[in-house]
Amino acid sequence: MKIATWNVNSVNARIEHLVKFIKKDQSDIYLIQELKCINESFPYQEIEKLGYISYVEGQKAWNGVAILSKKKLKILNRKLPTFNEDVQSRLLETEIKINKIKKPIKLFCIYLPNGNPIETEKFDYKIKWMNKFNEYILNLYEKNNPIIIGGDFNVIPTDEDVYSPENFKNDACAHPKTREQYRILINKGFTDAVKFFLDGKTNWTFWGYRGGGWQKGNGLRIDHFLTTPEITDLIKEVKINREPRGWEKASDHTPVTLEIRD
DNA sequence: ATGCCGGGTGGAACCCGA
Repeated sequence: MKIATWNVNSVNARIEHLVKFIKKDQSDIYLIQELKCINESFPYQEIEKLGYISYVEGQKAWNGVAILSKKKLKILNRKLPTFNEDVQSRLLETEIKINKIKKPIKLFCIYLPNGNPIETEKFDYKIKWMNKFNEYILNLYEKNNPIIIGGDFNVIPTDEDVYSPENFKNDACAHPKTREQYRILINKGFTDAVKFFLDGKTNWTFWGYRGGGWQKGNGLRIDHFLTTPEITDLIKEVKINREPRGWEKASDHTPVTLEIRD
């Protein structure tokens, strides 16, 4: 069972890249963020041609998430049940079955708020979102559900996860309050799969457009997979697929894949 | 080189992202 996460920065601007990557990569499930389109404008046909069903939670102009799957899924939530009044499209929850685990695995696709600049309502919204997310996830965790969370977390977990900690000292993604919220799940027993399964200190998943981030190798590690212990024990491979970031008119994020023994 | 790019929107001296 292979699952991929990718912030495509507009699914319609990036549809050719998405198709090209899926054709080669052939994950069972794709968690896609930053669609930047309403449900009606999603490129369903192109995805269907590849043999995938699209589950879409879009929004005009910004945000938006989707899950693409070879097999039929049931979407359990399109908003955080603990934060129903949220008007932004940032979450999809489904569940999948594998032979090695009896209980269905709760699978989340998330696009966590960016939160910049700090000391504004945008940052407050980010922390609130993380707080409500943790509340919901920990409730599922305490009921012994296996869980996989994939997506663009907009969290730089530690100073090792950014090319220049100094430049990001006042960034919402590296703020102590953001890291504190992220650590709540880690401390409860979730594994940061990329961190744990990949060696080295430059496992970037994002390179900004500004200032030639990609060309200079100035990246961030902000796209993550968090897994509960029974899932972590089944992880076969975690991979950052850098190639798509080098394609012409690329997304600023590149796909990350998680393969588990099923 | 976070006023620097590159999406969307609407027709911007705009918005957003990270």
